[in-house]
Amino acid sequence: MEAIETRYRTQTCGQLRLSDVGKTVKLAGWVHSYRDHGGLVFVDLRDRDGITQLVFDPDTCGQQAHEESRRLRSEFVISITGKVTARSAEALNKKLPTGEIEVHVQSLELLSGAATPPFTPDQHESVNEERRLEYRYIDLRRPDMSQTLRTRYRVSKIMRDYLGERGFWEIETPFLTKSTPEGSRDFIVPSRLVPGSFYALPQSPQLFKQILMVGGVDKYMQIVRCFRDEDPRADRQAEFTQLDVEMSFIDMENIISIIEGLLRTIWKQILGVEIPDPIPHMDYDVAVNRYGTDRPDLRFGMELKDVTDLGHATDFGVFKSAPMVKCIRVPGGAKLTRKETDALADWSKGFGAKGLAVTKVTAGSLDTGIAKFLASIAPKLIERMEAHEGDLLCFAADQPAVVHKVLGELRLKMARDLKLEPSTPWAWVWVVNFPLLDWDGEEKKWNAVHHPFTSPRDEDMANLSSRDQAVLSAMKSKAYDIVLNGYELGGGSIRIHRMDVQQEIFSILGISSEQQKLRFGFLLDALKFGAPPHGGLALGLDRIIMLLRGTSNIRDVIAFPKTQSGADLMCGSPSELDDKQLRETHIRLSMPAKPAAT
RNA sequence: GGGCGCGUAGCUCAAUUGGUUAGAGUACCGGACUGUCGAUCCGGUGGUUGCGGGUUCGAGUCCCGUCGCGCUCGCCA
Repeated sequence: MEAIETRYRTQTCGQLRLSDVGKTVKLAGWVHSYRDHGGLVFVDLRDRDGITQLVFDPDTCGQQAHEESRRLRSEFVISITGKVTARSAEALNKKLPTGEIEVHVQSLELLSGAATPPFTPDQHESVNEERRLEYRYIDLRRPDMSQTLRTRYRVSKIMRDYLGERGFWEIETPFLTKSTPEGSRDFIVPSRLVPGSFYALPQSPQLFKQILMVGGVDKYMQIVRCFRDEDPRADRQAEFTQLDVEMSFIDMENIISIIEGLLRTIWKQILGVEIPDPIPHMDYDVAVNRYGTDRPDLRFGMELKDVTDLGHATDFGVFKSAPMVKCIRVPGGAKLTRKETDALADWSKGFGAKGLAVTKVTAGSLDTGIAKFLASIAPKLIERMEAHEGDLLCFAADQPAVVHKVLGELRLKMARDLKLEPSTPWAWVWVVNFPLLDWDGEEKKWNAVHHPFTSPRDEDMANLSSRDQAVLSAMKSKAYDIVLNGYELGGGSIRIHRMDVQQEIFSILGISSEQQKLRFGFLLDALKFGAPPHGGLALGLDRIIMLLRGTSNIRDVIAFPKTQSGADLMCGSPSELDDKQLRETHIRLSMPAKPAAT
């Protein structure tokens, strides 16, 4: 960082080198640490650019400044004038980029004192995240956090530059918008001017960007906040940021190639890493069947293999009666103890499984666990699983959804627990050919797998009038997800641009024509007045930064994140409103009465 | 809403598994020190063991409740 010269500084704390020796400079920043030797005081001065050692020597700074320097404490904010001096050979600090020089202070100005901080930004020991969130302004001074903010800025700049050069316009869409009960729960905002009415914060700008296409914008992008009122996870926050993209007169491969180019540029510029060209595609069905999920982590093998036929041939009741039996081979898993494999079975119940059967592979045979039930099929099983001595075979037998969930999660757990070596640091894949629709057996209705505006494949268009469960289940959409190391970085689709098709989809989803008009009338109207074929995608900016920075905690890549209960521990949100605000927005609370304070 | 884990000095952790006055490092305060760089040396302050209740002769430790934080299932078109 080049400093902009001000009354407080001429350079930054990360800038000075041997070539600057002899210059008189001004530096400003925080007291990172101080070492008081009585007659001589050293201060490490820090700004976001680095750390520079200051020397307070009464001979150069005078008695008064020297006395003042002895009263400096952690995180005081100061500005100094001084002379850049080469350090002697014994005094070099190889840990600092500025370690070949130091600044001999001539004058000191205290800009702000600081109370004793609850923790310091020195990163010597990890601090409770609750404290970090409460005192975020101190946490953000840590070089790690500073570096993350910088990476985040650089990535968003690359996104704007890359897409801007290709004719995309960044256009803002409303935050105060209309609630649509589909999808995730909305955050709602009361209207003061229209009593009893509410806005919703956008789950994504989906409909606005489609309408921009109808509006002839042709190429749109926006780095935009989205809001979903659902419980957070390690990689999920109620409020998050997307790179939202939409283009007209395209098909799937056009948007895929644009986004690949963007990701390639980001990984190259931020990490110096090359991304495969092209990124391989995988059918949704293949992903689910082989990896148990639509966002497979391809850094590890342990593919799910169907052994339903072998399972049915055993005398093992659980296997004989199960609709599906699948197996994964965990290399080296035989070293797990009985206690550990029992724990796996318990763990699997968290995903709806009744249990998890395991057996260890010995030289040409099976031992322990359910080995005795498998004796008759052992050779075929070992052959199909390509199993070797020392492997662990893990079986799930249940409905397909449960089998896939359990074994899909087990793969990842085994990779973590056994610290398996990834086959590549970055495993990219486009997941394509998603089903269009998903039958909800509980509610007896169809749901859109991606969203209701996703176009069916051309070859499925003819079947839209069908209401046959098998026909509708078999329909595929023009949706695509980009997956990296098991994280869904983003997804999108080619949209429906014909009103009749959109109405047909709504009808399959069980939305009456009255409801269609009420909730999506503006979209149907827009499609009526000449909509170009269009499609796009949204990338999760937070997750991209997580992967670039090597963290699995989304809060680490957001300047002011929220806790799992949706609280901002620094500013204290959410908070109650006073009566006046409630009256103005026509809101009466119906909270259960609080127990009287005693 | 459910499951699991955590909560002890400002911070990071300990406390022989229910037993004396809850310790250590660091930070902080005072003192010494002109080449340190996670400075060093000497001395000192600092605790409602998250909160409330219970069991017990005795609770940081066990039980119940509650609050907060984390991971997770459900949820996330």
